[in-house]
Amino acid sequence: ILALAVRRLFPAAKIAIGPAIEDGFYYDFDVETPFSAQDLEKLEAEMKAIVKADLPLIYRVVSADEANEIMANEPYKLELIAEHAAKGEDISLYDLAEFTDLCAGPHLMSTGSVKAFKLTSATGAYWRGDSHNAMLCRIYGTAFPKQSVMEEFLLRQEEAKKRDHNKIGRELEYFTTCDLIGQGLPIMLPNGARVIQLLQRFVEDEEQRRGWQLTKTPYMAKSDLYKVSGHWDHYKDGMFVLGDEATDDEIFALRPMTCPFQYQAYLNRQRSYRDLPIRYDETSTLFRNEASGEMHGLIRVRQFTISEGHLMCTPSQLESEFRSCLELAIFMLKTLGLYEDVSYRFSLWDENDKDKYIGTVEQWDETQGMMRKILDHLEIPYKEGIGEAAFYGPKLDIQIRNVYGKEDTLITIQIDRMLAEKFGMEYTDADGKKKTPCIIHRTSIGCYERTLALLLEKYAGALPVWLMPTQVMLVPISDAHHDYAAKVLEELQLAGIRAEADYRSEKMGYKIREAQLSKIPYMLVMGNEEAESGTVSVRARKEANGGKKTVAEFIAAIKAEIDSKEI
RNA sequence: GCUGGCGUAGCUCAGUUGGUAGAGCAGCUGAUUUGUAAUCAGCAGGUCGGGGGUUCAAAUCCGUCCACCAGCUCCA
Repeated sequence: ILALAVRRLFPAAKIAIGPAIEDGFYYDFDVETPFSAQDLEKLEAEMKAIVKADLPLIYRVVSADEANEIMANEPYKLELIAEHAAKGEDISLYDLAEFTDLCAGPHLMSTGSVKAFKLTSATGAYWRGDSHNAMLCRIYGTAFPKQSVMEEFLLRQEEAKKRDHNKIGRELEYFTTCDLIGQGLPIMLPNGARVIQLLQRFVEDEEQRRGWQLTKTPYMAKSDLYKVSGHWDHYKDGMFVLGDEATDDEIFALRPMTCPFQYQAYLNRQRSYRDLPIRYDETSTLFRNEASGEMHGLIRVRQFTISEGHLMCTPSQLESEFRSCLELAIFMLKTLGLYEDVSYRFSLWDENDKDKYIGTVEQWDETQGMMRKILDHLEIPYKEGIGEAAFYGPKLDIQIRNVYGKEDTLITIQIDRMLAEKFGMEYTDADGKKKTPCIIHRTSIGCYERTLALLLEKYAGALPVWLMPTQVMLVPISDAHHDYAAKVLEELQLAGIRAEADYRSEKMGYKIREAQLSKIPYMLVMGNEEAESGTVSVRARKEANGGKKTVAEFIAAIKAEIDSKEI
């Protein structure tokens, strides 16, 4: 229907592909000038007329020659017909009024059964998703069997966008950006820095408990290191290189990954099978020169800090170690309350695009087979992602969606059978022979910036109490109660609670509003009554009236809540 | 990098066909001393994203760079 409307209003448009997607559909067109918002309105009106006319959709199967003749003026359709013909497939067409589309179907019997639809946006998209190809104009839309259901859906989408971390993260002063510093380099304000510090302490302590040893490796290295690892050949565009290869004797690059650095720790001395597994973790800051159009709030940045780790083990230890890495990741997700929101992706290489990867077909088959066996044995419900592997090996990616529905990797666990060999990593096995260890690359909580972004979106800024930068706001009702508030503040701070009370403004209503807008979990209101009895009137984020408590009672209650990491 | 959008005070936004900027909230000062979402008065705050060009005159027109937003591609 959209394509027919475009054909009628923009006869010069060439028609490409238009599939159904989750929550709607899109259709790509090749046009001189991209569609504007006004164009979408006109198209929508024309579509409504087409629906009202209740036109039949007629299916027919033709030969490739006939199809070529019908689509003679549609270069994109001709390309598709040629592919179908090459595979010996039937060419099926649908006629709708004066328009004929190439489509496998099925379709509705007639346009009258369309009850509710809306064109939502027009953007650019490459023909066949390849950036070497022409840029087409894509129109996105959505459709529902009932108008009311669609409106509900659109409203939900609007509501979700209000939780956008890029909006509330700035409003609530978790982070900001600055033109002079540049793209993808956010400034963590005290609130954001505090949450990341809390997460980092939690992760490092938990990993220590689970047998991981912390390393601290350099932020940069000579190009020589990356030449051995393969980064120089396969990842150079993604790195910040310091120096000029043509004129300088020695050039450096900021690290885009920690693997080759932590491997040097393993190589520090000879290893025996008795030493394995060796689990190195690191809170590592990485630098990746992402293309300018890729940056997005805290989700996609050029400098970020990840809870990274590399685990060296024997082949027989691989499955149980992989499982423990997964268990750690799941523990983190459950603690943060994100576990229900993620999905698993088994990221494989693309054997038709070998330039992107190191290693041989045999090596990839072996490692991917090994990983698939583990995933199936652990009964992980994954979907496969062809071409999503790292250049050195397959990955189990734990995926999450942002408020726009866009999917990103939060956590990844990878098996690497390539780099150990490149760096000459070995251990002496029980039989006295030198062998190459299996390596697991993994993160437990992901990168802190991205995880913070997803937490802000999940909780709309009202983070769990243990993570809130400010946990308690003190609200004295007048100047006369500042001394008491100051005393309570000191008690709370000594107990390790992040409390706030500043007396620049005596307006109680203002302090309350500030606390509510910034999602602070507890407000303690105090006046004469409280000062005389050594109590505070508790107003909690969860319940408007938490009653009166002595200061000691309140401290005990909130500390228990913080320690439990209650969501 | 590509397509489109966008950039005026800390925030949300006005600013008519070019005549060098306004409001509300936030901030500051003073008054008010208040019991659960906005007390009153006053003050201050902007080389209109940056450099350039056209013009007697540019927030406004042109071009370029930068940053921000959505999508594509890429990716943790």
